[in-house]
Amino acid sequence: MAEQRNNTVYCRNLEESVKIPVLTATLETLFSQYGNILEIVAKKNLRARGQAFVVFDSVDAAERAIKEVQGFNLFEKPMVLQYAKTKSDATVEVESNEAEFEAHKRRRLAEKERKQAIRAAEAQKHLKRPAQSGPSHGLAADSSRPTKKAATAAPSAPGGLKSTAAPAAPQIPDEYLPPNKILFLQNLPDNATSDILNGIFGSFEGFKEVRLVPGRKGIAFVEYENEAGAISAKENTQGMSLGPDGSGVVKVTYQRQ
DNA sequence: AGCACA
Repeated sequence: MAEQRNNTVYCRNLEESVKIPVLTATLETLFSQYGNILEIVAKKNLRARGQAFVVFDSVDAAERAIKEVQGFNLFEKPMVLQYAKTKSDATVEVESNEAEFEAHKRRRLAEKERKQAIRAAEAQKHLKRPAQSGPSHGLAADSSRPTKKAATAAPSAPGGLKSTAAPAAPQIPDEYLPPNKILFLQNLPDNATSDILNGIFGSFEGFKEVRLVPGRKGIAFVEYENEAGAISAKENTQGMSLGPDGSGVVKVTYQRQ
């Protein structure tokens, strides 16, 4: 798939030892020849070092910059330039209204949390000794927090026994499943009848249906025509209490696919 | 290698 054009140039293979203010200042002088720069973002943490985002006020400027500066030796290292894969906040801020800007940031933060959850699940997978038995049921108690637990990694089995189990796919906690058009409701109180649920979830854009699960108390699925409907329904019903006294706080997540 | 914006 061809790379998506973007106002922002993603720079990598930058010399990691140069201080951030020096780096951004240098990038600024270098790139300002190709257009107006709204912002340059560079950080020094482990995951982000050696990279920078140069936000131009137009995609044409970004394109020129990529063409011209590609491979340029900066601090003895050839820069590698691409379009950034998502829009910068600064771009959305100037190109949209306040509401869209806020929505953009909310989506971005949600996506960021989601990625962190995936990384956490990924890290678990690598630390985890083969589980004693049975498939994981995905009840990660608190995987949002870095685990401080001392690694009590059992030494590998002395008999040279190898686990034949295929490594389980990393289980992302419910909360961080990617958006899709079907919501998964949990912890529904007994009084949450199909009528009640239809009443609540039916008021959102693109509502299709509520599906209770025969023989399973407390859960249901709600389907929408499209993702946007499901997203707004989720955002507006999250943590809603359906019980009498403010009990029965419903958990609303996207369906695991 | 690594795609951020408290």
